[in-house]
Amino acid sequence: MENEELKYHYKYPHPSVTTDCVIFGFDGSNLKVLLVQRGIEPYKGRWAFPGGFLRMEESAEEGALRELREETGLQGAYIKQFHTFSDPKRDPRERVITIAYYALVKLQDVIGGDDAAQARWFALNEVPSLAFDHDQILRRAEQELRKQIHFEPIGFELLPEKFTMKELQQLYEAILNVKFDRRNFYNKMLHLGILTQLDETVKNSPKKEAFLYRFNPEMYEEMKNKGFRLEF
Amino acid sequence: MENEELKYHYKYPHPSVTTDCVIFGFDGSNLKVLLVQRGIEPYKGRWAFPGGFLRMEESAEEGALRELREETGLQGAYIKQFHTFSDPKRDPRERVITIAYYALVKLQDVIGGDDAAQARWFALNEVPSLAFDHDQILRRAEQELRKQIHFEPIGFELLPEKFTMKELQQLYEAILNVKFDRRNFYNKMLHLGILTQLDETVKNSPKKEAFLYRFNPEMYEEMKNKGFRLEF
DNA sequence: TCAAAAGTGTTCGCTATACACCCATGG
DNA sequence: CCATGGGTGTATAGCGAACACTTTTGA
Repeated sequence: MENEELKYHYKYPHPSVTTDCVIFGFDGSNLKVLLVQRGIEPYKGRWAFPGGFLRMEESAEEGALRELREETGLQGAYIKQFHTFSDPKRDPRERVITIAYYALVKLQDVIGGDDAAQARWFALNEVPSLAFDHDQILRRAEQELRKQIHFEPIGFELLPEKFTMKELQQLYEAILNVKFDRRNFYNKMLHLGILTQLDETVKNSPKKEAFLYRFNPEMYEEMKNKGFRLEF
Repeated sequence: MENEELKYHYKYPHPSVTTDCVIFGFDGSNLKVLLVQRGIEPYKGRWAFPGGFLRMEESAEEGALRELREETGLQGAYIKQFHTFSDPKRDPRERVITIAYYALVKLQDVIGGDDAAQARWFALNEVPSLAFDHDQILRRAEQELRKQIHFEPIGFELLPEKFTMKELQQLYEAILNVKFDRRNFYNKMLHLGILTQLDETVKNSPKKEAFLYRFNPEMYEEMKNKGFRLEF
C-alpha cells in the first residue's frame, strides 16, 4: 500500500480547511491589495491571497493571523472574517473550504517586511486574474469592507498614526468609490468628534501647510455607546 | 486494528465541517427561533440549532438548505451565511468547524411541518442555555440580522404575503429592539415606495379595519440600483 | 358615548449639500 | 502677483422626529 504517510483516519470524508487573507493597504491615493505569486501547481505563476491550512489547535482567526505574520511579518493587524467559500470545485485537487478574512494594514508597516520577490502590492484596478476563486473572494471582500465602513471607522486602520484631512478623504473616496466636497468632508469629520487635531503641520509637497490629525479611540468608544453611525 | 471503518485517510489531520442554521420566525408580535432537542450525548437533552455535517459534493449553502428541509420541511427559504465558528474546543469530541447561517421563514410555513416533539419555537428572551457554543452563535446571529436589515428589506421574508402596517412595525421593533412612532413609521414606509397597498382590509381583532400591504420586489430592485438605504 | 385603533397631515429643527471667501506658499 | 491648495463659514432644501386631528367600531 502506497499510503503509509496517510496516518489520519476518518469514518467519513473530511474537507481541508484553509484561511485566506485579503490584505488591504492605502498609499495615500489608492487602495491596494497584497498578493503572492504561486510557486507550485495548480495555478503556478498566478497571483493569489496569502493563506494556508488551518492547524488543529488554532482557531480560524489565529490561523489567519499566523499566515499574515509568516507571509508579511505583520503582527496584530486588524482582521475581520467576512465569508467562508465552500464550492466543492473551488480547488481542482481536493475539497477545500476556505475561511476568508480581510486585513487592514498601514502600508509602511509592511513595506520591506514582505519576503520580496513573491509578494507585491497591486492597485485594485490593476489586479490580474487570480488563482482559484480568488477573483470572487476579492469582489466580496471589497463589498464587505464598504459595508463595514458605514458602522465603524475602520478606515483608520489603513492610515498612519498622523494623517492629513486630505488623506482621510481620499481613503474614503477610494473605498466607497465616490467623490466628496472637500469642505463638507472637513466639517463632517471635525464635528463627529473622533479626530484630534495636532499642533503639527506638514507640507506634503504642494503649497500650504496642512494640519495633522490623529484618530481618537476613546471618543469613538464613547460615541458608540451612545449609538451613532458614520454616514456617507 | 480496531479501525476498519475508518476508510478515509489523510496525511494531515482534517477538521469536521458542519452547517448550523439559526431559524428566525415572527408570530406577529415577537421574534422566535426554532430549536431542536438533542437526543444523544454530548449535551443530551439540551436545545440546539438544526444542522449537521457537510457532504463532500455540496456547498455550505446547499448543505444548510438540505438540513433545513430535512428538519423543518422548508423549501427554498431565505438563508444567509453570517459567520464561521472555529474554536478548537467548541465541540468536546473532536475538532468541528461550523459554518453558520440564519434563515428567515414565514411562521405559518413551518408550523406543523416540523417533526413535532423534538422541535419547538422559542421567543428570543425565553431561549434556554443551549448546547455547544450555540448561545454565542445566537447572539451573533441577532447582531448580524440587525445589521443586515439596514441595507435590505429582509424583514419581508418573515411576514406573510399580505400584512398590516402594524405587523410590519412590530417586526422592525422586535428586530431592532426599539420603539417607533406609529405615524412616522407609516409615512416613512409609504414614501419608500416598496409597499403596495391592497384594496383588502382586515380587522384583526381590535376596532377599525386595517389595510393590507404587499412587498413590491420590482420597486425594491429598481431602488437598489439607484442606491438607497433603509434608515432607522 | 367613549375608548381604542387606524389613516392622514403639519410643524420644527437638524443636517447634508452646495457654494463663497480668505490665507499661505511657490513659481 | 497669481495659481494652487488648505482652512473656515454660510444659506438652503429635505428629511426625520414630535405631535394633532379625524374616522371607525365595539363595548
